[in-house]
Amino acid sequence: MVTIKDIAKKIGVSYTTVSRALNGKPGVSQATVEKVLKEAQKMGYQPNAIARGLVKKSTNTIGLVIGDITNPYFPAIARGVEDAAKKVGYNVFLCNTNYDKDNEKSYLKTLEEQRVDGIIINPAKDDVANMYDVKTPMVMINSPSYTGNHSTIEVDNAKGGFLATKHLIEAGYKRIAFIGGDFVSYVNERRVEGYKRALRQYNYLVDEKIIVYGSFKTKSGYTLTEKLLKSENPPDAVVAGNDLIALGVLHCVEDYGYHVPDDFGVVGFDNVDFSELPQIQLTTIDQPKYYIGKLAFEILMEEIKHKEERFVKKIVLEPELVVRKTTRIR
Amino acid sequence: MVTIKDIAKKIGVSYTTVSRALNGKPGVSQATVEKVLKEAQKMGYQPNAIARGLVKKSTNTIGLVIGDITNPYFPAIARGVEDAAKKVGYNVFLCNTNYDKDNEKSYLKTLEEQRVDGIIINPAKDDVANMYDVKTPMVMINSPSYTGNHSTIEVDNAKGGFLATKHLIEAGYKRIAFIGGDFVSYVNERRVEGYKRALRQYNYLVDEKIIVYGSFKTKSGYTLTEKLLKSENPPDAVVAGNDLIALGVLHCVEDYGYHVPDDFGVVGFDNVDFSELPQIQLTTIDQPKYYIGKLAFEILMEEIKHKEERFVKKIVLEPELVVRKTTRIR
DNA sequence: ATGAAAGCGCTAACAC
DNA sequence: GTGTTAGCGCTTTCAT
Repeated sequence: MVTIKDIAKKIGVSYTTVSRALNGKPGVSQATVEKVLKEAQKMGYQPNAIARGLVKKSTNTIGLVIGDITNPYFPAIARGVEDAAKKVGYNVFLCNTNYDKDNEKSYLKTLEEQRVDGIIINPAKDDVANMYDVKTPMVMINSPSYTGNHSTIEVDNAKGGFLATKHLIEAGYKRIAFIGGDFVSYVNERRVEGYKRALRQYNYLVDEKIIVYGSFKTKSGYTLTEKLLKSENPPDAVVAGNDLIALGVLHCVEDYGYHVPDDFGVVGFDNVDFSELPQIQLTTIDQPKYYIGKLAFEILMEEIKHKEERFVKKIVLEPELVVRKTTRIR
Repeated sequence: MVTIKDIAKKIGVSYTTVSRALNGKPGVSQATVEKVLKEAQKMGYQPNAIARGLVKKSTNTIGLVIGDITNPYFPAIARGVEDAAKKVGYNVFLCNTNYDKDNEKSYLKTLEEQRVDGIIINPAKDDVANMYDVKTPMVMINSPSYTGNHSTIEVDNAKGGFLATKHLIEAGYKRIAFIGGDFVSYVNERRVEGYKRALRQYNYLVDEKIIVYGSFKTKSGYTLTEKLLKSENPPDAVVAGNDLIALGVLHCVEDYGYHVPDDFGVVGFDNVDFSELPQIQLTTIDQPKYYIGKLAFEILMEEIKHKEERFVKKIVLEPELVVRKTTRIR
């Protein structure tokens, strides 16, 4: 690998000069700059970001830690942060925890060892332990900062849950279940909260027997639905913890001979790409995924730049009900 | 940030000793090791991978360059790579090119600047220019190595195209179109090749008018189908370039009042997660995505370890037809 | 068993 | 406009 020293030697200047020329710093004659650039090109010089990082104490790199790359929700966010990052010459390390706390911890450690300038994280669960000793600037998505040290971005999940439930109620469904993801998940809690609020507001019974949790995956949605359907007093509608779960619900419900939306209603959460497919047409709660990613990056940049006198922000975005074909309208 | 010097000072040994203790190298008394470890823990020491990378000339990091993180095909591969990497303490940088050559080039450059130990790439298009000057060990997915310098992994795309087409023919469809992704894509070419071979073998007419290209996205699938449907002699079946495209085809075909699979057949390619959804049930060509990722990483590791006397491999995996509900059986 | 010193490739004072 | 030097945090000889 060719270094600036090689170039310097070749054209007979000090390697400082080469460094300056390469970085467009003042104090080098136009002639030398040109010579350096030409020679660098010719020798196939590749700057060493590692060495630069060592002295600059900054790597122009951030980490993005997400729960499940297989859930289109996260790629959508990732696109937002990537695009924003690219614009200012930043690179992003994408880390997939598979909602596992140990994975998360190990990724966080690695990221700090790699000296990323900042981290955007969608915490795996709401156990806060992993976050305590992170010294790198970090902004959190879909999670409160229990330590109060980090800015957060989230959609108003309670409102989303409320909107979803209200919609189902107004459509005339009578017994509305909630099928969530991980039990210890903040977004889940908030969504249930909104769900319950809606039920109460419309004088529906809040029945803990039809509020169930599993994981944020399609399979879990299927299994839990099956259990509910086989129970004594099965629901005729479901508010799902996310769109993946909703998919599982739909599948199961159809397997059991129900007809959606006529005798069973389903609403999801996230409004992921596939939800608008004509074959699916899932009624769901939309959140501005790309924008969340973009915003997260911008806030992170703020914090990186003003590490000392930074302001911790809590940003709450508006969710929006998108009515499609898995709920009847009347 | 605390460094090994800090902890050396604290317990009164040289920092060399600390380094040795931390890395479990021989030549340090058990007592000192324990003292060091304890102090490191207490002071919250985080090794600096950047500094280490500088001297070791290796970063325990690889780059994974893919076309579209939004296509579940790639996350599936990414999972395979990640899991394999994690097992040996490697990290992976995920880069999303959006099938853009400039993005790809810039990511490749960044990756080399960051001195990743290796790269796994699914080239954006088959313009080979970007690959020429990559000096880092690299293995390619779904693309031949035109320079002959890199190992490659691919599914037998021609066979896949053949299988898909043969299946459609045997199901009795009469006029089978091919709706591909990017025109200049290797996998496309191979898939078309298999498609044509099947047609010929069964004495079907190969009609270039119903062989069309766009991009590997759902929307493109829709648009192209629409055009075909409106043409003079519309097809009654489609071999799609991938599952995303197939989705677009299905959508369009239904919009135009066709009934799948009775009067229109569709087969996709990749067997992405959503294809098995009950609402979709896409007949498609499966490829072992997770395994491809795993294998790619393992081969890359081989090459990293034996940089000098490495063997360029070309690995071709078997595709498999998965018959579901978008093609009739008879 | 431990330490001193060199050096990885680069940037940033500080001189001239 | 250019060069000298120190130093980023670490690993690795080479001494002792």
